[in-house]
Amino acid sequence: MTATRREQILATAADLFAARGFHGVSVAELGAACGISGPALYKHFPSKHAMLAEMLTSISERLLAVGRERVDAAPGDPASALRGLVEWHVEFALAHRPLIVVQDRDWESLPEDARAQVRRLQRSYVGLWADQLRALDPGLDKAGAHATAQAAFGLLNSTPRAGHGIPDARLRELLGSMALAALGVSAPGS
Amino acid sequence: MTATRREQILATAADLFAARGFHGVSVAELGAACGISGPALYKHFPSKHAMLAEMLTSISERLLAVGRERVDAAPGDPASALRGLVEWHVEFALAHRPLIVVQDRDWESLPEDARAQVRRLQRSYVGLWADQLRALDPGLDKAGAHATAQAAFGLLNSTPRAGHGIPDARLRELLGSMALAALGVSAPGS
DNA sequence: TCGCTAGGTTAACGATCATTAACCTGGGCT
DNA sequence: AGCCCAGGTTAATGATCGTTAACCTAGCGA
Repeated sequence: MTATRREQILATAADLFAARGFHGVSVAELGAACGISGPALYKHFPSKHAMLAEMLTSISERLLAVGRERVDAAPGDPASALRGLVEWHVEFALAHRPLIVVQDRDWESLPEDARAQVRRLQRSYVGLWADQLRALDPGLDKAGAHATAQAAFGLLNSTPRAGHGIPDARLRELLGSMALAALGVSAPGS
Repeated sequence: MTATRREQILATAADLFAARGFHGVSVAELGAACGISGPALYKHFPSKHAMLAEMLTSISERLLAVGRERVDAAPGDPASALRGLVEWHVEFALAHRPLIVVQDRDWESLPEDARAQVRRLQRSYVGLWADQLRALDPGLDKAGAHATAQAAFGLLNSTPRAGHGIPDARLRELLGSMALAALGVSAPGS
């Protein structure tokens, strides 16, 4: 509970946006869900769009930054790097389901500059995966590698909808091994 | 061609909803995109929500109906049935990208009764896949099979975001083989 | 020929929304 | 003590939205 008001607002907004969409949540009810009401939010953010922008750019930055760490920390072979990337992505998706939903549902509601920045970050993140895929299979062209990576994201990001009735540890294992199989990487521990 | 106006509206609405979200498209601009303007839409649909409802229930019905056909038409083994399901799903997703986007983005904007119907249809569709997965691997429990199927949908439904720079035939092949690998089904032609 | 209806039109209505304005207040700094 | 200001409040504003009302008109069946 040491979270600042600002962080509380972002977390609450993520939950509500994920549940009903950016346009489907009014600032009044977002404020109410935070224990304050309506226009008080403007003491912390310049606009409703700014909340969305901060939320999406920060997660895009984090996905990319830690993704790079994982690649660097892996042994030299691309298969190990991809195992690290899958592990990181599924871990993040499980821990931040609402953000995952908002990221690919309310993308278009971003103001133009934030949208450009998020797109750039996401493209870098896809490129991180694509580079490893092409190192693994030198015959793969760039477009194919990007599409392959995005398909893997689609699989891993199904987490929020699939969450019912399975403990997180099992879901992490299931999604991780499915993703690795889809990418043509042999399972870890071999 | 009286029936065509109605279909034109649905197709145009699918494109616009996919691009900017159900709440992000006004009836005025939807009408304008159809060559008529604003309230004329109410001569064809009782409300904006009714358009969304018809659009989503019809695709859910079609996915399920043809999915059942494919399972019945396949040889007895579950691997063949799953190959048929994957082929059908990827074919549909490629042919109707906007509908795929709207289906899992604007789900919550449905009126309550339509939402219940769509949820029922989707659960049946997931069940269709899950049954074959459990026939393939008898050790798999129901929840795991459902999660596996939904992860596969996530992969296959990445189509709309991945479409850039690759011809459809190649994307169909790529997504299909990734999905089969993720599901643990050996590739077709064996 | 006449009237009905399908399918348009524009204007108006009421809600709702994001945002701004104006005001209040309690606690820390000088 | 006195002040300031961060962080609230409620009320008002202007825009936009879905929907309804009222009206128009071409074509077709009796």
